[in-house]
Amino acid sequence: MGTAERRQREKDWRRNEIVLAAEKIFFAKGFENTTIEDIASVAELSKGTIYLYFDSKEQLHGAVVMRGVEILSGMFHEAFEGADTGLEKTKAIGAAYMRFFREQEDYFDALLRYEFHEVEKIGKHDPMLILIDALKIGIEDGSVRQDIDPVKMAILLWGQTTGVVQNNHRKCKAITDAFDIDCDEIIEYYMEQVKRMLAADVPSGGGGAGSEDV
Amino acid sequence: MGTAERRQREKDWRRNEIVLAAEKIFFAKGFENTTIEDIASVAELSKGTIYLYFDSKEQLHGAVVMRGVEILSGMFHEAFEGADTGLEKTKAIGAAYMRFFREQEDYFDALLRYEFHEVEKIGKHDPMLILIDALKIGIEDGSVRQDIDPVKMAILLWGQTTGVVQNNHRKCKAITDAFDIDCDEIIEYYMEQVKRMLAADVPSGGGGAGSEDV
Amino acid sequence: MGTAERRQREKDWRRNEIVLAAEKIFFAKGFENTTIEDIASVAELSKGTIYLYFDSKEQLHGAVVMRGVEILSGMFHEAFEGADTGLEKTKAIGAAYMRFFREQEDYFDALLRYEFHEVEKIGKHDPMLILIDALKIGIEDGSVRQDIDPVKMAILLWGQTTGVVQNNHRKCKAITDAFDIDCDEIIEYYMEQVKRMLAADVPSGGGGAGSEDV
Amino acid sequence: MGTAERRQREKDWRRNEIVLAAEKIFFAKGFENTTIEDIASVAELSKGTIYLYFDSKEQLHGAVVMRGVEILSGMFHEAFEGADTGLEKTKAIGAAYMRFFREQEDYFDALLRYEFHEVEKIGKHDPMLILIDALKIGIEDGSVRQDIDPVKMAILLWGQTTGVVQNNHRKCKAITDAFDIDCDEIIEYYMEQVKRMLAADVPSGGGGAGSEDV
DNA sequence: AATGAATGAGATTTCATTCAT
DNA sequence: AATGAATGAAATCTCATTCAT
Repeated sequence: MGTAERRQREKDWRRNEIVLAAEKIFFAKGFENTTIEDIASVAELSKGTIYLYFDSKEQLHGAVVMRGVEILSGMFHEAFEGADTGLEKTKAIGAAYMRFFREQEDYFDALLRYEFHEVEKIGKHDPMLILIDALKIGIEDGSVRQDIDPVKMAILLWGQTTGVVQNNHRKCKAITDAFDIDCDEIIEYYMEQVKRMLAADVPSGGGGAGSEDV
Repeated sequence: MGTAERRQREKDWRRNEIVLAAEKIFFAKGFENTTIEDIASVAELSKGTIYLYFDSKEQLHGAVVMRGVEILSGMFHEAFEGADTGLEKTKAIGAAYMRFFREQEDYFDALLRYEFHEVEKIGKHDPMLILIDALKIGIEDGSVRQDIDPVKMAILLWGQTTGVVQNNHRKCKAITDAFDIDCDEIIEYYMEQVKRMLAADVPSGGGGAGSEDV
Repeated sequence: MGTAERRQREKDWRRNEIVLAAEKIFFAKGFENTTIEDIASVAELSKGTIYLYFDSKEQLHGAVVMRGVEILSGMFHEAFEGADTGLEKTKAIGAAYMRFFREQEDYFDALLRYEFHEVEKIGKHDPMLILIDALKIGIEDGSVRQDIDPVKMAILLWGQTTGVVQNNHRKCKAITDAFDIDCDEIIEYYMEQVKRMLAADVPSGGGGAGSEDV
Repeated sequence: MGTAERRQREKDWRRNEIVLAAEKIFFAKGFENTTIEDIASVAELSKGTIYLYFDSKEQLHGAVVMRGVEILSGMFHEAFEGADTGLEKTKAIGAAYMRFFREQEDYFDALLRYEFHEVEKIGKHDPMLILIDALKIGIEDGSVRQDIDPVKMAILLWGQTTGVVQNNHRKCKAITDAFDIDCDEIIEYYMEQVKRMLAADVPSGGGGAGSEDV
């Protein structure tokens, strides 16, 4: 029985090795330009073995994405735990996302590529879930506006933040050229707007940009 | 001369035929599953001829997207013209986008696919431009909050709205299953939030869903 | 010692199990379409284990063929023993072959497949040997023509009979369709010709079909 | 229209080139050891192009066999035309087969390999047909025994001759080793037997080996 | 311009066979 | 001995793209 377990561990390990190899090349050359042969060679395995662990290149990509999701999820949980009020938690999660987007650009791109596919079920790591928690806490502790619907808002937040980041990512240069605006400013501006949207105590007509922590 | 013109007209017409054929199949089977052969056969041309008019499958897709962009752009202008205040214009544009997403789902998908690629330059039909105009007008006529930066906000609006819609699109079923929320409610909720974000006169703690026109 | 013997017995038994499994599937799906995996699974063993007992798929096939050869050989010996004169023995062997072909079609096919390969040495069960014996006896007892060379004739008989049967097998339907002849008639006709070729006393121009025992 | 014809001619020509290349390698290395890549490289085409003309390696093999069949068929017709009586024609066809087997060993092997498959329909080049003609003529002109059934006999002759030749081919060395008989003697002996079986005037007990033309 | 054959590159599949445990 | 993962070699398939006519 120990044997079976060891076998399984080895299998898991090898599977992981393959994902690491795939990741390396996907990130270096892009999904389209990567061949299974490339991956096999980096993993020091035969092409056949790759197909022993994965059904298709697409599935391999999915595994890489999963790693990104785990990293992101970890960052979200850390952010969640490290902040006090619900609003702080929410903002921290947003900030974590921005950091992920900046520091893990490859994973972010992989994730975006994946985001095309239809989704069957909300996975238990879905970022929307942690956002819901944060918002609920915020409503309870009074840091977040009382009138928001935490579930709907979480769904919105995830969608719109991804949209802003993606848009920013793809058009950064074009935006800078056309409007002479630094891309980071956009993100900063976005964070402010989100805060205004969520915070319990923001006076309706008030406050310019950057007046507070972002 | 007349000959040359006729030639050109014929060429344009044929090019358009090809785009229409491509569109038909892209929409029916998706970009990946469409072959140039498919398109050629629907266009009643040979594979080679397609390449006389387009450099690549990707470019053909781009032409289809362009048609979608034109439709969208038309809807945006109509929305813009048909509303009075800047805020109304902005909201009308948002509503038009939602309508486009619902009524032209195929174009919307094509557009999303396209949006994936990096962008070199802000095209003169870029939706962000019309949003900037609407916001500027809104600031001037007082319907929109004075403290917003119209350019940054337009950029944000475009990005986040696309994100919300895309997220909604991909996960609609999953969201309904997990949270028992109708997908349209999310869109409605989003529109409210946007209004709150932009309107000059929304009382800070007030207003439930659907209290006004969306 | 007893242990070693038991071991050997177990080994033989398992080897046989494998052959039986292989046979089952070869017969059901044909050699080419059978995988070692198939065989292993029917034998309730792992792929690797098969290779402990056999060097190759081809060798496994050989073992199946060997079973067929043993059956055929048994039938031949029975036929040989059960007939009186050399001519009768020869004819009985022929009849046994026809019966084998009809009743053991799978083995027959396997055998044919095997017969394709070059042969190094005349095995001690080679059907030609028993035919030589029968012919020699026939020459001695006067039932077979005196002028035939028993060895050459035995070689011919084996070759041509196999050829006739194989041809009949492969083209039976086609022949029936093209010439409206029942395949069994061909075999019958063949037996007559052989008899004429071998029998000591057949008048040169005489005898139609079916005039005697076949 | 001339264009279409030329196209077709070119296609045929290329198809033929591929068959020639395949033939070259099949004959040199055997079917199993030949890769499509090999063939493509000899034909100076890409692997993909091979599949444009042939569905599978097996089909390519069939095309090579077809060439062999045509050669054989040609030899048969020549033999048929070159002999006077029906018996001579039949014998000449047999002799042609032997020559084919000796001089076109590669084709002969290819043909044998092919002979495994079931046959749907008697093709118009099937050797049995010409044998039927020869026998019929022989019966009419009195050179062949009156009591034979030309169709059945032709079927037999084809089957048994192929069997003899194949057996001789595969076991030649083994036979020589075991019985000290030259393989050609077997063939010669076979021809005599066939002659005796068919000829109208052979005295029942007469004639040793090699007494006449074979 | 139009055609459609050819290319070439890579994904996928399939297995017999080998090998480490 | 037994296992089953790994290998490696090919077959097959699929297409976007190119090219000769």
